[in-house]
Amino acid sequence: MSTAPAFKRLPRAVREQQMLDAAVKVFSRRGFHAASMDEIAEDAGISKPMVYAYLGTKEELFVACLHREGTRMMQAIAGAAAPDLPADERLWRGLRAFFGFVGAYRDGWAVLYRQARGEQPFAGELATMRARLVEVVAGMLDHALRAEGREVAGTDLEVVAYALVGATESLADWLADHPEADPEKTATRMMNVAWLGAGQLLHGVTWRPASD
Amino acid sequence: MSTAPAFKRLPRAVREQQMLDAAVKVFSRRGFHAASMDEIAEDAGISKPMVYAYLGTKEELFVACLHREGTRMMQAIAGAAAPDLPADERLWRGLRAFFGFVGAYRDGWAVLYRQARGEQPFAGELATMRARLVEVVAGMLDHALRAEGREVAGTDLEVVAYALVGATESLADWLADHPEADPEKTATRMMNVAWLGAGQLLHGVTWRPASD
DNA sequence: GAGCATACCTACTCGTGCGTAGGGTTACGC
DNA sequence: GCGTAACCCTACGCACGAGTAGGTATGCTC
Repeated sequence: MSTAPAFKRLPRAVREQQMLDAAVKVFSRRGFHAASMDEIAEDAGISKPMVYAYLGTKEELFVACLHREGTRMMQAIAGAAAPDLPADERLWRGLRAFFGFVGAYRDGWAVLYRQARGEQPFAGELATMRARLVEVVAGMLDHALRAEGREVAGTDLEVVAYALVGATESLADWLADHPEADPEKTATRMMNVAWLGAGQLLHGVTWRPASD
Repeated sequence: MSTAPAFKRLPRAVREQQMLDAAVKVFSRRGFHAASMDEIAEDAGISKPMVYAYLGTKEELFVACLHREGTRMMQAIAGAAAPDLPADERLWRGLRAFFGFVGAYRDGWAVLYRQARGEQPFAGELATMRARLVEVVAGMLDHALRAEGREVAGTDLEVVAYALVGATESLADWLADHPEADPEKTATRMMNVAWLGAGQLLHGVTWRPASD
């Protein structure tokens, strides 16, 4: 008898994106465990069984979120930092893209990122992404140094890169918590710490000749 | 009639510590939500109601863990970095103490720290601690610069300090995940990045004169 | 050695939230 | 215009885990 249904019927691909949007939002607000599938479904404007039908288990749903956001970010960065530029310019553009991304998705991405670290099932996924970033940064540093005829042990390079990535993530958190802050400016600051600090260090200057 | 009881009766203070030990362990393994009070109680060798009687709610228990570990760490750092030393020496000793602490408590502290970031109720507690650290680091940098007759805007100082603290936490995570790594060496590396990078930067050298 | 506080337990209640069973309706191909 | 597949719903079952009720034993004090 059909009093026109309040809901539109939509193709699967669209609904999936809506669900992912809702999931990202709710997961980031509440955290993985505290988030309920019911709330996600409601926020997506759809009923729970649909979520299960399309995206599966709660864990699978979370992984899907992680995956989508992760890919987006990586593409944003990769797109900005073309490999044929000089290393410092690549680093700068990469940082700009990164902070721009975080600034745009604020509560979305950053908190999702914060979530994933805590829960065992997802820590691995995250670690992989971070590892890729570290590798890229280490690559840039290495490239820049070789261009100047210097050479540095791989491990040192990696640890320094790790520290830089950590500092960057930390500033991203700070940015996510300070809506008034300017992503561009944050990127500049990070660039300064990174390029100058790492540069100095890897050029052979050390604070204290390690006695061990 | 008393067939000697399998459990020893112990004074409250002792049991509380045992419970906290167990709680830290379980929380760090499983995460706040996934951890069950039953498991914590069992691991502490005691029954659940005792936990509630002594340490209260699950949330309160977690806060107690956070508090104990946090205080321990802060004391370790404060004890090492006496305020009458020159800034670089203070920073160095602080870092050594910090990484030493993380190295000693590995899965305990680091993962607990990772946990607290994700869950709203505790994020604040953590933020406060981090803020204190940032303040201290910023103070060191400021002190060092004033000694050389330079002056830097407060916000810049704070953001740089924030980045340094972030980098340090990041390396602490790395350390916690690499049991074979040497805390001392990690501290040296961090010291290099921190002191040289921040020093350069705050001395007025900039990578690119910010055009905004 | 009686009284009382403290340490300690077993065994429940009850809410919450994941995941599903089973069924209805719209569009699209033929 | 009719079958069939895709979209979508209202319920529920069921496990798990936080927190509690109510009681027992042990040691300490006077």
